[in-house]
Amino acid sequence: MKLTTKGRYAVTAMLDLSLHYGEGPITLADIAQRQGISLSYLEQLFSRLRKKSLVASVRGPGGGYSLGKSAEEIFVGEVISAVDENIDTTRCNGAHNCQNNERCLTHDLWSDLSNQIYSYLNKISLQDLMDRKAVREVADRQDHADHDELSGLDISMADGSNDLAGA
Amino acid sequence: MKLTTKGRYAVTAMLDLSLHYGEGPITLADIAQRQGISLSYLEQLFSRLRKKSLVASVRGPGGGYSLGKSAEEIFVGEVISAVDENIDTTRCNGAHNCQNNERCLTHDLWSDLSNQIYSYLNKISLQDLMDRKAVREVADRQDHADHDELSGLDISMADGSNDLAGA
DNA sequence: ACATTCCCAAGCAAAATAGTCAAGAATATC
DNA sequence: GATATTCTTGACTATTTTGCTTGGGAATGT
Ligand code: FES
Ligand code: FES
Repeated sequence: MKLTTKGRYAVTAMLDLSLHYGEGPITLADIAQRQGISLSYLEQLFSRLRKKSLVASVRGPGGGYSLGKSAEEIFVGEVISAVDENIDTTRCNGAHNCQNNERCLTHDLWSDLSNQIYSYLNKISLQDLMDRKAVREVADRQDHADHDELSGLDISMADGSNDLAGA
Repeated sequence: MKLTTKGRYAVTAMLDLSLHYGEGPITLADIAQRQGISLSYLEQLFSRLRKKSLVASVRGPGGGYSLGKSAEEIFVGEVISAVDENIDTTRCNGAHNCQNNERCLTHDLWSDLSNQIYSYLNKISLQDLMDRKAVREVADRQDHADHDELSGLDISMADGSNDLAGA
């Protein structure tokens, strides 16, 4: 499989979008700040999400993104597929030709595994995630961390992504 | 997750070992040839498999590898873990600290997914795989392809891994 | 002795990943 | 209509990971 930050960020951002639904269009800058994701990177991801109609966009001041359909209708698997190409774990990508143009010994195993993962992720909607208590708790923390987010923890990170004071 | 050729090769090689059980120790050169895997690369993988006691080795002429326990007792998940570190799909590797030392919005989702994958792969033993008809078919093909393996297909690959004539 | 096999560590080219940077187009507000 | 805001796009890049190779060695059977 291929589950990288690209896919994780996409789901996280989509969930953030769901959680702030009803507040009008949400800017990528907001999401970037709340979720700690690079703005430019998010732009790339949302470009793909928009192509699959998972989000809708409004340009100009007051603009931003909103969900392309309701949170009940968007499934985690869709989001990952939209940005990450495939969730397939086979080496041949389903073509069963990875050893001298023929099927290798373990093709079916990976194929079955892929189906397993795929069906699992496609049962979980953004709404399902929002309904989880742990998710709401994290979302609350993020919403109330407007300013002094860094106070009280050992600041051992050296990246400049914490430009929160300026917001 | 991290499912790369490393993990796939390891499972493939272990399955090859199972299938040729009873023929005495199997050399890595044999496995490399049958499964189309680089010998040196296999050595690295088997070094790790041996550390986890999944295989046992005999040195010298006539030596080779055999299974460390019976095929019913070795599960796919074990093999992958042995060579691939972790099957975990969380970004934080279980530490739930991937956003400013705190849990991110989607930690539980990836954590649940990891458990799902893990339990699936740990239900499947090498014996289970051997019992599959498709696996036996591929194994038969591989066993009878001693020499002229390349005849009859469009030779569009440019790697030199097909040194079968010399064996 | 010597060929065979496992064992081990280091090094490395190519690919993938996780971004940055720069320019531009639409739109709301003044 | 100037300006600020926000999305939109494409190219470029540093870093990491992957999938090996190379080169030595150590056991062990004949
Ligand atoms: S994974 Fe499909 S043929 Fe090997
Ligand atoms: S994946 Fe564990 S905290 Fe984000």
